[in-house]
Parts: sequence; structure tokens; C-alpha cells
Amino acid sequence: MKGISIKDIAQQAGVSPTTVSFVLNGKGKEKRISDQVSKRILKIAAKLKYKPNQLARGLRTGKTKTIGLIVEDIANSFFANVAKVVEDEADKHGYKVLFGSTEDNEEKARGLLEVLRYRQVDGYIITPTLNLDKEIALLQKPVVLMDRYFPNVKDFNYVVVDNFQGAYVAVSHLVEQGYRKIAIITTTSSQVQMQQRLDGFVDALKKHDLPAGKNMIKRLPFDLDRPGFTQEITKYLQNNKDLDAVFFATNYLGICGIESIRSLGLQIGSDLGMVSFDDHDIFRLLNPSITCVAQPIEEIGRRLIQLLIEEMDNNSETTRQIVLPLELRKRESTIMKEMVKLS
Amino acid sequence: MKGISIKDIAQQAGVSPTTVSFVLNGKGKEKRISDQVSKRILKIAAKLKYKPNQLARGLRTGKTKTIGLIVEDIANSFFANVAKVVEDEADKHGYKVLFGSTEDNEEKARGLLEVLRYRQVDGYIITPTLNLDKEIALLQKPVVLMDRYFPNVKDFNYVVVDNFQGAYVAVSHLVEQGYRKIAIITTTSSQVQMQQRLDGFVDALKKHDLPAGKNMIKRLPFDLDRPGFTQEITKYLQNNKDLDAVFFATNYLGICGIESIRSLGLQIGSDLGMVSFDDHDIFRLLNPSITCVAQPIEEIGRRLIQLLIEEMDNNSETTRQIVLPLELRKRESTIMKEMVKLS
DNA sequence: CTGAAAGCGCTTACAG
DNA sequence: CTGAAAGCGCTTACAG
Repeated sequence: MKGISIKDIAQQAGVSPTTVSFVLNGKGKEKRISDQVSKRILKIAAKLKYKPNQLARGLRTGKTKTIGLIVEDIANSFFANVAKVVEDEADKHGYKVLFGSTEDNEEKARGLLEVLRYRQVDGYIITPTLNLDKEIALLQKPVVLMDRYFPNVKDFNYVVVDNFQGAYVAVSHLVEQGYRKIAIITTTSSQVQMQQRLDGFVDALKKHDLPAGKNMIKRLPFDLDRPGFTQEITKYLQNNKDLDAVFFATNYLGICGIESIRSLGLQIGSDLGMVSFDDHDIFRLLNPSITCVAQPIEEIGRRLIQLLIEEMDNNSETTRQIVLPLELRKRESTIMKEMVKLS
Repeated sequence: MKGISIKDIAQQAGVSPTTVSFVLNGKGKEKRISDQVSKRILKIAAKLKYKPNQLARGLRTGKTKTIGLIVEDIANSFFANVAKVVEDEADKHGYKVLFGSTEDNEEKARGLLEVLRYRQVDGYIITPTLNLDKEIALLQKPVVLMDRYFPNVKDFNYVVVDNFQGAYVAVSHLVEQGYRKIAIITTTSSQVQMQQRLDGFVDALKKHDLPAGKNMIKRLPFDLDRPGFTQEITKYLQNNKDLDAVFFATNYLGICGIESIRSLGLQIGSDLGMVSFDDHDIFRLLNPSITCVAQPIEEIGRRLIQLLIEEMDNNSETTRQIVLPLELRKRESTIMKEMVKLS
């Protein structure tokens, strides 16, 4: 249990703990410790495999070299993939990651913030729920938001994607492919990322002089479970048999949508075109494969850490807001005519 | 930055920090602090929203209330789902989770162990790589292994699944469905979980007097990437056109296998039966859907934390080894004859 | 029934 | 060029 402490090294080197601390923190030159002493200390530290006690250091300096990562759901492939990148990038800078999932539940999110705060993380990457801005503003440590932000609050850093553009491109692609009566299936969530996807959808339809009325928009309660979504989507499609295509505003809605469309005996693409937000292994592998607008996961993760590290280092007062473009991945679900299949 | 400390409370209550500490740690009765004083302290602590500084406490007690979770790849759906459960369960006991991915790389794994150790986590949940037993044995804190273990080392706790039984059941199901020439596609990894799956496969074939020769077993280098796996599987299938069915030993092999089979223009189920280890959203949604042997993810996560907490509380000397059964999920990929499809 | 004091392992302002 | 000492916020053995 007991590890090697700075005292042990001091004793063996015949110097004071102060001197050891200076040398080990690279302040030997600055503090003008003699070269011989420095070398002696370094040698002994290496021999003893000295590891500084992070708790003690943290207590003294207030830095824990830990980042708090709050996602909506670590089991969701989008968040799991971002988490992986975040972990990797953080590691390069000597930071470890404490994580938690909110399930988009405000109470859970508050609990997570509280825990991370009193564990003294040095900075936060947060996928916020609704109404979390007050608590976040009180955090006193650098914060970068992801996936969504608070439109009314200007002074948060964030890394998000251009949801409006993504939806616009998705719908425009459907139009180009010949689909006319196009619906969106989204959630009742009033969060900004969902609102922007809806706006992009409506805007694209209007630009193309296509019907964008209320019955083209189906909003499902965002706290349904998978079977619930599937059931509701099925019901909606049954009541709107004249639709040409559907735009699903999240990957889980897209996945449920596939089940719904199938259960109705419709052929994806020829009977009903579809595009989903977010890519997913399933979309690539399905037959027909599913067109989507994909998020740049690698880049999101890299930018999150880059921004956060900068904030932690400089404690800069300027906030930065990064909006990344989405990529349309054209696949078979947006092809109207059955093509002759090769291979 | 500065939070409320025990001193602030002591001052306001007109008592010493010692007394405050006793009361806040529920030792008021034991230390025979008067009820009035206790109540006063509690009231002030609540009013000030006092949160104990975990660093200071950790430094003093040696407990950080943190668990280290080392998985193979947090972006893999199996590990992401287990991580979610682990996080939830840990939270119930007041523990937070620090995580890292090894990519099944020994060096990365050693690095993670080192970091977690000097961060003083109270216990570890580890998906070990090969040759990691020595380092793990030196950890000095409770450890529970997951997914795999070291057959030669008897004194580690672990929670794993019955890989042999899973493979056996999978292959037996293929036989019952009428398939005869059955191959396994696995990796060159010599880790126990892969070995057991192979053994289960061979055993099942032998029990049914079916050919279990070398050409029924295809091992791929485990460090290939997805396209690499797909290519190798395609090559193997081309060279073995007489196969009736294939058992894929991991979910990512199964996924790559689907791509291979498709690219060869074969119909899954009727032309070539298949079962995969591990369930995955894709397997349920694909058409035809894919039969698999599924791991009990919820239970794995729960047992891991339960076992680890017990070890941390009791510091018991006995080790416990839990082997959970797998569940065969029968789907369309193991049906030989095209059925009339309803709805 | 309560408190003064030591100590966990560091860092750093101060002194020489 | 180097060290004694204070202090980060707790807990706990000891004393009364």
C-alpha cells in the first residue's frame, strides 16, 4: 500500500524534500540546483520507480489532471465513439477521464455535476440536458459543451455540428432523387440540436416548393423506449400512406424506423425513401443500405479536448464555439428505382 | 475555487474541526457528541452545502471512492454496454469510474494499470490482455477480471461467460437445423475465451460425428482491421464452397462475415447458415436476422461491481469466480429453407 | 462530552 | 545553491 514518497528519495539522496520536489518538477535549473544533485535525485527516483501521489499534489495545487465527461448515454454508439477519442486525446496530455451518462435526465445530470465538482476535476466536457445552464455556469472550471448548447447563453465554449445544414442537405438529396412528399420524424425535445434539424428540414422543403405542413412533421415523446418509438412510427406511416420519403432526426429513430417500414411490408428506397441523422454500423450493412448524414466523430473528440486543454492552460476569458459540417453518405435507401444488382 | 471546509463549519458552530468531522461521518453517537451540537453542525453543513474534499479525505484514508475500469475497446458495443451498467451500479455505492481501453495491446494495458495505480483507485475491473497477470498481481488492491482470465493463475476474481457452452450450443443448433459442414472463423488470439469457443465448436462437431478437421477452422490475425477481416473471410469462403454454415467467434467477425457472404452473392440461411458470438443491434435488424449466442450484459455488469464492492469492503482473502451462461437467440440465419414470409 | 495535535504527500514562498 | 516551515482539508489516536 505504502508507496515511495518524496521523503524516501530525499533521505537516500541526502537532501531535503524541497530539493527533490524542485528537481522532479523540472525546476532544477530555475532554482539553480547543482547538476550533480539533480542527477543523483533523478537516478534514485528512477530506481525506486517513484510515482507522485496525485491526491497530495491535487490537494496542494488544486489540479487533479482529471477531466469529467458527461454524455447522454455511453452505450449509444455515437457517444461511445466520441468517448473513445476523448479518452485517447486526453491521455496524450496526461489527463484521465471520469464519465457519466445523464439519460437526458436533468436530475441525473445535476447529480453528475455535483459529484465531478467535489472530485475536483480540472475541466468538463458536457452534453447538457435542458435547463442545465445555471449549474454549469457555477462550475468555476473550464467547460466545453458538446452535441448541443444553450442558444440564450453566449459565453459557453462548445463543439457541435451544423444540424441545420445536415438536415438541409439530407432533405435536398431526397428531393434530387425524385422524392416529393417528405416527412420528418423527430422528438418533442425542444433542445437546440433537434430544433435546428427540424428547421433545416422545413427550409429545404420550402426552397423546393414542397409541402411542409404540420402533417409532414411527426414528433414523438423523447422518453419512449425502442418498442414505443417503433410502434408510433408504424402508426404514423399507416396514417400517411402517400409519403414518398422520411427523414429520421436521430440514429435510434432511424433504426426504429427501419423496423416499422419493414413491418408494414414496404421496400426501403423504392416504396419509401429514407435518410437518417448519424451514421451507424447498421446503416452501412443493411440491405438496402441506409443513406445518412454522418457526424465527424474523430474531429469532434479531438476538438473537444484541444479546446478544453487550451482553456485549462490559459484560463483564457474568450470563449470559442466550433461548428463542424456533416457529411452526406449516399446509399441505397434514397434510390427510387430498383437497380439491377451486380454481384 | 475555494469551497466550504470543515473549518468553516467548526467556526460557525463554535466547536472544533474534530467534532465536526465526527458528526459528519456519523460517528456522533459513538463519540458521544451531544445531540444539540450534532444537530447544530448538521444544520450548518446543510446550509453551507458542505461537500467533503475527496482529495484530502483520500490522502488521509487511502480511499478515493474510485474504480478503475479497463476494457478492450469502449467503442465496441459489448464493452460500452457493460461500462454503462458498471457505471450505474458503482454510482449506487458512491463510486465513480475511471476508464481506459487497451486495444488488447499489452503496452497500453500496462500504461493504464500504472496510471490507475498512482491515482489510487480503490479497486479494478480489468479486461486483461495476454501476459498481464504479473502486473495485476502486484496491484495491492481488489481486482475483478472480466471477459477472460488466466487459466494458470487460480487466485484472481473474475466474472466471465461460459464460452465453451456458448459455442457448443451454437454449433449444436446449426446441426439440428440440418447444417453439416460447419466451419468456425476465429482469431489467432491464444486468450482463454477464444480457446474455449474453439473447444466448444470442436466438441460439438465431434459429438455429432461431423468433420472437425483443420480446414473447418479458420484463424485470422486478431490485429487486422475491419476491411482486412472481411477480405480474409471472403477468401476463405471462396476456397471452401462446400461449407453449409459458419460460426463466427466474435461480434465483429460476424459483422465482417455478413459483408463477405453478401459480396459473394450468397443468401444467408439458405445458401450458408451462420451464428455469431455476442448479440448486436445489427443482428436483430438484418434481413435475414442473425442467430447469435448473447452475453447477459446486465448481469455481467452487476456481478462485477457486486464482487468488487465485497472485496473492497471485506478485504476477504477468498477469491470468487463467476461463470455465467450464454443465451442462444434463434433467428433467420439458421433456417435452411426459405419460409413463406408473413407481413 | 469535546479538542489539540499529528500526519497523509506534496508544493512553494521565504530565508539564508 | 539549498532547506525549514507552512499549509492544502481531512481523520484519528490520544488526552482530558
